[in-house]
Amino acid sequence: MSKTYSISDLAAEFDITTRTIRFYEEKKLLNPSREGTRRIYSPADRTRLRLILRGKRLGLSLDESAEIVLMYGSPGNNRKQLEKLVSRIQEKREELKRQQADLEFMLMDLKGAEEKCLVALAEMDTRKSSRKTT
Amino acid sequence: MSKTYSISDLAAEFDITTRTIRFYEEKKLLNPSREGTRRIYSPADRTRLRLILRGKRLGLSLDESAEIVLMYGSPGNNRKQLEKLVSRIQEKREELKRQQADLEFMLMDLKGAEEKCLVALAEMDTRKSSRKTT
DNA sequence: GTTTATCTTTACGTTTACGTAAACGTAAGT
DNA sequence: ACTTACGTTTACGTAAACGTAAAGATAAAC
Repeated sequence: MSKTYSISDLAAEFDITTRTIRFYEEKKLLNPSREGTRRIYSPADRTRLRLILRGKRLGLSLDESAEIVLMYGSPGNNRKQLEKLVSRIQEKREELKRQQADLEFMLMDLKGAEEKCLVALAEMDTRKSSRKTT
Repeated sequence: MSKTYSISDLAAEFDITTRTIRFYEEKKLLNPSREGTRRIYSPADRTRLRLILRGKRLGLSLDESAEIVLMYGSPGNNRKQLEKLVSRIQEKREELKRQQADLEFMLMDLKGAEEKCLVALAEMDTRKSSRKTT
């Protein structure tokens, strides 16, 4: 008896619309079971959705996210396919590492910008408090 | 006499089309000088473009990139504005740090997936070479 | 038994970030 | 003078990722 979720459960949990979830299904990113016509989401479906949204936050397209989520799955048994999968995974990892470097640079730049502002603010305070003594 | 660049110089350097560069100008992300009707890009313009593209690689929208690039600039002198800028910078930094965490998780997951594949491949080799002895 | 809440499908609309083509200007090479 | 290369503006087209109604089914609550 594992837990299940309605579409609005997941929409609420992840702060997205049901339209978005249905759209992901239309794009084959999700494939929930049905109870009659209604969508029933398993914990596995929920995890998939979480991973997709994580990909989105990183700026991946839905197709890219889909590909990566598929990579997490069972590797299959065909040797050729396995080798191909490994190299695709490695490519993705390289790409993400480059992104990681970009991110660190941007964080450094922003930190620098913040400090510049703080210095400017501190200077304003200094002048203000030393107005009589200067 | 600092160096200047034509639009196709920059397009070639950053592997984008001239259309893209003009589009960024239309969206006020760039503002090159003109020689007659032709666009002349300074090293500063080039740097801006580089930063915009870095933002793009991180999944930021052009507007977000534009905002961040503006943050790198001169802080201005109005106290209220300075304080507001600092808090905007801090917000962006927090967001990017969350993104950094997402990135690390995804990298871990992909590493795990890769190892799973490699194990599966190693097992295939093992069985193959022990076929006679088993 | 009908309101209320939640779900469904279908389908057209919207924003972002460009692509693509037309029609034209300018400057250099032959 | 003519082609070639590079630039310009204007404008319609497009793919991705949903938003936003419309119109209806179903099931629980009163």
